[in-house]
Amino acid sequence: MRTAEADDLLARLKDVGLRATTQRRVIVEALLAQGDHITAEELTEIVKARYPEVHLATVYRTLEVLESLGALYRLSLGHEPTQWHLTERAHQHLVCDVCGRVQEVSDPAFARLAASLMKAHGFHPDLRHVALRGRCSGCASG
Amino acid sequence: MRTAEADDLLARLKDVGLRATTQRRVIVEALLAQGDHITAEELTEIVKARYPEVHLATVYRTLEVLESLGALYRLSLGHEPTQWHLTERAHQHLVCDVCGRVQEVSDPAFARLAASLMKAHGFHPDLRHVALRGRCSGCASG
DNA sequence: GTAATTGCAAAGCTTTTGCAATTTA
DNA sequence: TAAATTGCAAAAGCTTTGCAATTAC
Repeated sequence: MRTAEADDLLARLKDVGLRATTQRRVIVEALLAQGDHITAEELTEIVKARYPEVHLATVYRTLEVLESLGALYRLSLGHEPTQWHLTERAHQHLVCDVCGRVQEVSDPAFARLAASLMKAHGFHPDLRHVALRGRCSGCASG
Repeated sequence: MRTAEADDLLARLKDVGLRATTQRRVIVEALLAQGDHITAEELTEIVKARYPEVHLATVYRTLEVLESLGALYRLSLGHEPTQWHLTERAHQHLVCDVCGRVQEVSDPAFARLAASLMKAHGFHPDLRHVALRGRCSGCASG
């Protein structure tokens, strides 16, 4: 299950002085192989198939590290345990109605919105086409 | 701090066979008086100023009841305790790129998105003007 | 009067953390 | 070899729940 994506993520770990351990590789590969979202416990179960000694705490710590890298984000709605998602790289646009400034952002919040809409309404938004109107930081405070 | 909004919420409780207790009134009024979001613990502190004996567990139960009414929704990102928000009644539009159907929805997920964007980018989206493109439930499954 | 609700205390669950042993670079 | 990481166990923190007493309708 070794992939270029997994190698890339592990390389990014090394870039910031962290280490590419066997556990982290297995966890990363499981994350990439898995679909849309997963909990720490589910991920641990999957990882244990290949690396039985891995501990839930290690999974939590690895998820945290990957989050700090921006590779993952967490989503916890309601009562259930936190769901972890791979950060998508799609871009969205924030258009200021006052000054006209257009901000290009890539924010996990949009993926969260998409997930909610799919669940609640069965609607699959196309996040490549999102442009929100509003007021930018400068114009909102003035 | 009695307001028409508070009366309305308590009336909605009664409509479903629940009771309008003093505790619930005080909690609801504190929620409405307060700004954007609040945690159960913060809310309890505020409520205690008027009703010292109120218990955190009662606040949690009341929040849950109001959530079931759709008056509130919870947002828990990251490590902090859950933030509770009043559900906004703004409408958004979901436009199907395949069949052209337009769905009008009022979904707390949009308010969550707005909160995230404000925090991350200082951008204040105007949720009255949101229209998302994508595929509706029928066209997405086909 | 009956059913819902409350306060309290205790339990539940997810997530985090201290530490000694191990492993990576 | 020095610093990072792991497994384990224990703790932490938020939230929920059982129960007897109280309160709303």
